[in-house]
Amino acid sequence: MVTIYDIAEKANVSAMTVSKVINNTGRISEQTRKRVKKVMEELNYIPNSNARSLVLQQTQILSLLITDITNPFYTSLARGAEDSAKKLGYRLLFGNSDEDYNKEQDYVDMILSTRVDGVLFAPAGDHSLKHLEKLRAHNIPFVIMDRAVPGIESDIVSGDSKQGARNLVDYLISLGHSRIALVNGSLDVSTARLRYQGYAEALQLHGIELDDKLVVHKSYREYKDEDQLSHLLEHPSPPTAIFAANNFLAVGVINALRKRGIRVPEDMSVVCFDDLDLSSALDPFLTVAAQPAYQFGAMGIQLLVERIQGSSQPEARKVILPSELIIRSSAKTIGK
Amino acid sequence: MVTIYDIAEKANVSAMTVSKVINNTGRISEQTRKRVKKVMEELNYIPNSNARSLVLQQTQILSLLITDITNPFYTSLARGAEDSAKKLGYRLLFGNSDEDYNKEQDYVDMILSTRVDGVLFAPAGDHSLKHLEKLRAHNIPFVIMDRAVPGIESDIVSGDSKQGARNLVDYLISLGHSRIALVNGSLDVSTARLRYQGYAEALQLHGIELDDKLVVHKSYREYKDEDQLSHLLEHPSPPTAIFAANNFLAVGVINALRKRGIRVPEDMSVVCFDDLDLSSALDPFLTVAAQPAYQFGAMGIQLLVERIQGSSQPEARKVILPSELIIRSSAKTIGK
DNA sequence: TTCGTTAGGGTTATCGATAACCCTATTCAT
DNA sequence: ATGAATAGGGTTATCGATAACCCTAACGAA
Repeated sequence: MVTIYDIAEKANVSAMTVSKVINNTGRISEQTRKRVKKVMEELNYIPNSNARSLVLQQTQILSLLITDITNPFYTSLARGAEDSAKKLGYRLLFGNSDEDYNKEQDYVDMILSTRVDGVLFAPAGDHSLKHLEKLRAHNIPFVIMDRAVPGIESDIVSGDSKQGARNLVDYLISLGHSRIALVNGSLDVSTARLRYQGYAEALQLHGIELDDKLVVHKSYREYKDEDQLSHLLEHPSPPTAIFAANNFLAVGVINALRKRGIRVPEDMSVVCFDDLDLSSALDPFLTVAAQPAYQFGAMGIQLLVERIQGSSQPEARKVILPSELIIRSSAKTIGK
Repeated sequence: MVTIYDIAEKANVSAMTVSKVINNTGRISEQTRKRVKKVMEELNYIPNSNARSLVLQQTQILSLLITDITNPFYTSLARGAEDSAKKLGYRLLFGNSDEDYNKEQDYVDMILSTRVDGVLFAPAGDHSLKHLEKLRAHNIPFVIMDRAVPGIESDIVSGDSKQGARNLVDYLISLGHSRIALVNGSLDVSTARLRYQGYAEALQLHGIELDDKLVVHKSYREYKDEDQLSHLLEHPSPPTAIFAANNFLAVGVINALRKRGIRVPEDMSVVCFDDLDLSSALDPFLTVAAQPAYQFGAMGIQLLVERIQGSSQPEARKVILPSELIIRSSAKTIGK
């Protein structure tokens, strides 16, 4: 590999002069500057950012840790993050925790040893706390995405899960439904708790009693579990509508329903959080509370970089991006 | 940040001893080993991989460069790559070229300056040649994914575009279609050329003459362009079926058709390359030639690491993963 | 003429970790 | 008892780049 010393030798200057040319610092005559630059091109010089990071104590690398790259929500988020990072001159080191605390742990260690300048962190859930604390202990700035983690104060970009849930349930109620089931993510994820709250509030406000037997809290990814569904369907007074807490769960629920010969929306209305992108483009079927995922990522990186460069207030900033209720055809007026 | 010198001081040994403990090299008594490890934990030591990379001349980082992270094909590929990389002890630096040669260029420079150990490269197209040559000039091992680039010999993992295309068109012909349009990607992408060839061969083998007016070569991402479609539809003898060269194009085509009141599959059959994952799970509608995207990524990383570690043959290896024809309901017998 | 400035560039130490080699007590065999 | 071998660990140079400081010739002002 070509180093500044090779350049220096061939250009008949010292390595320091080369460094000064590269960084446009110090006093260098136009003549030597040109000579050095020419040699750099001739030798195809590429700076070694490891060496650079070592002395500068910064890497120009940010880490993006998400929980599921196959979920369109995180895909779009990643896209936003990447565009934004590139614009600001950072590279993105990418990790996928798979909603698994152990994997998340591994990535945090990787991140620390890489000495990234900051982390955009979508936590797997409440137990991510110790990972965030570890980052903080090592003074790595981070911004939390999507899910709040109790016990940690930090910049965060999230959606409005409670309001989004309320909108969806309100909508179902407006269609005449009162037996509304909730297929939720795990309760140690903040968004799941909030979606549950929104669900509960909407029911209460309309004087509908919450029936615990119509609520299942599981994982955002275990969308195949038909056992949970049986539970709901075998209820003496079964639901007429199901609120799935995310897109995966909705797809799982709908598939499971269809396997049983239950039609959506004729026999059962289904709504959910998060859109399906391509899927919805092809077949505008699911009624959803869509979140601006790309914005999440773009905004997250922006906050992060501001934090890194110290240009932001010391206090934690909370950005809440509203979701949009998109009414399509997976829910319909009851009985019709 | 804690360094091995801090550890050394507190444990009353030299830095070298600490390094030996970390790497399990040299001769260290069990006693000091334990003492050092204890201090490491107490101080929360995390090795600085920049420093490490500098002397070892390797980073344990691989780069994955894809062209479109919002496309489920690349999402799954990335997933496979990531799982595989993690298993083999590598981190993944992630880039999204957006099918844009300039962005790709930028990423190549980033990659070089990061001194990654290898690159998994999904080229934007034939003009990626110079980027690959640059990598080669700098001695960075790489494996090409999905699209071959004429002029460069390297390990490659790709699908069987020609055969997949033939299968799809054969299928359409078996349904009685003979006016079959092709909405293709750009011809400077190898897969687009091969899909075109497969299409042409299938027609020829069945004695159907190829009508150039039924073929459009554009971009794999410009799925909104309805102008191309008008062209096809205004043909004096319009097509009864459309073969879209990838999933995005298929979605675009179907939407455009629907806007014109043309029903799929009643009035027009549509098939395509690549599946839609979630979408297909929700609504098994599109008939596709599905590629094992996860395998692409996993296999790619495996070849790459073998190459890096020098455990593979010197000659370039070509892995071709077959696609699977999944018949659903977006195509039907003509006239019925 | 003489001294202070400044342009232009070089020296040296440093970032954190590791390779290659060196050093000194033991320990063991003879 | 004595030399060789070995266990256990330390020294020094190095990876590539940069910060902080130093040096010298040329020029201008007084």
